[in-house]
Amino acid sequence: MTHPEFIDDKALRTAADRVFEALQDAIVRGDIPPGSRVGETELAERYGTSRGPLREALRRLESRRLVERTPHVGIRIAALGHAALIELYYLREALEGMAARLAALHMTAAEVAGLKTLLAAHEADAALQADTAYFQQEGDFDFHYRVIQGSHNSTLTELLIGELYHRIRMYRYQFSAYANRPRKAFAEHQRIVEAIETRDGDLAEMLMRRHISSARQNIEKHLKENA
Amino acid sequence: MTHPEFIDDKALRTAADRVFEALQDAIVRGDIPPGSRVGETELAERYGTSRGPLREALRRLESRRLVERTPHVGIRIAALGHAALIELYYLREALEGMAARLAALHMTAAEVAGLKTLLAAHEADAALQADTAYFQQEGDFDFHYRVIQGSHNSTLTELLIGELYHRIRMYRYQFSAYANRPRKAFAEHQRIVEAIETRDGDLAEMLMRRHISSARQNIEKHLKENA
DNA sequence: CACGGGCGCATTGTCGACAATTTAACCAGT
DNA sequence: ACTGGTTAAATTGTCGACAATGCGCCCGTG
Repeated sequence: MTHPEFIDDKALRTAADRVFEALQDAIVRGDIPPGSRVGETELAERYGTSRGPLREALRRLESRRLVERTPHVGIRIAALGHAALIELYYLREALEGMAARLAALHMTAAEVAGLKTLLAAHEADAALQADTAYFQQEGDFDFHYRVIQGSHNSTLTELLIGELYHRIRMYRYQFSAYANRPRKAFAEHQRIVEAIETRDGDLAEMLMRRHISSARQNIEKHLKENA
Repeated sequence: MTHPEFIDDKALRTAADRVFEALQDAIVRGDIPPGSRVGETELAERYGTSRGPLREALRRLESRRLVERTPHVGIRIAALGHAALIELYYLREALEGMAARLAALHMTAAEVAGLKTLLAAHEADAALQADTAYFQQEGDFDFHYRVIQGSHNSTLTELLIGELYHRIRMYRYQFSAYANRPRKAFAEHQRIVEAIETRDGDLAEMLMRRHISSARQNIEKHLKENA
């Protein structure tokens, strides 16, 4: 009896899936420069597979707007322009506002408790780093992920986490330089959790919209300064 | 000099693109029964291509949630469950409400005029059919498409028209039976246009949200009756 | 007769080769 | 020197064949 899952633990999924995840990660982290052209043969060799699975992965990445494709010419890594970034934040305002409202209505007691635990951990960490920049680089995502999933709306969750957040993460990796007002953001997170805890959907939506709106305005300010 | 564009007018796009569009149309229209299993070889032969381009098309359809895929087993046409349909309408409420607000702010005078012309054509047609069911089967889409595009937010437009509306259209083709209160819907359309014309973003959003909310409640009622 | 194990078939996953198209380099002519 | 057309190289698009996995049938056994 052969045990392929012990021989090659990466082979549980298909090659197309592996190269898709690897490529998505490389693009989001900026390992492949945005806007650069890449050849199929080159990518196939780098990820140790053939062009067949690679092209399937590229098609999925194209659907997620992480690569742009022009027939008979080739692919280029997507570059998130400033205008598109702002548009994304407006979308987040609408969608995550809705998610916060639904979370206030549908989150289980256990999920609310987990959210409070997460914030407590952030507080200890944030107090230590005393307003240093990126306490929330991944922690912020954790928070938002949990609120989104707390909406118990799988279509909304799939849309936000599965399709939109990759682009935002890509942006953050590129411009992780400037601080994103961590203490203020943390305080806003706390208020949102309070609203969810008291099952106040209206307030939760309003606070989440303000929270994201503030982040957007902060980004716009920085973009204007660096222009 | 050869003129390939005159010899084969379908060859402008690649085979993968053609089979993607053809398959998407077939799925949306219900030509392929939802939930049914289909083999790759069978599909490849039916659309006159090889399995390579077909698999690329399937990967894109998978991203749009029109087919479900399980590795080493096969693909099945997506079936839009009732819960997912309702979730979609809640999403529309948030996203198209936002679109209506932006349309009121950003639509050009020409676009507003075109919208009014469209409604006038609907009115003539609707008056003729005196509350018959599907005056708005495609006309309704036209109206919503224009408002969405009038938002001048390409990310929002791409999301709604490019990824979400296919599922809604799929549902409508399945359950086109019952009337969707055409006269009431038409009146609501008119009010939305009025709000856009007066550049009242708040009102436009509110009216659009109510409009879609009514449609959702109407669907929920019918689903409950047929249960 | 029910249940478990093993085998064969069908379908999916992967690969390498061939065809079609674009790009750019090159040469000729003005 | 510059513009135009032609050609050749490189890259993408497509195809058919092979390998690997999952599923169902069949047989044997308790």
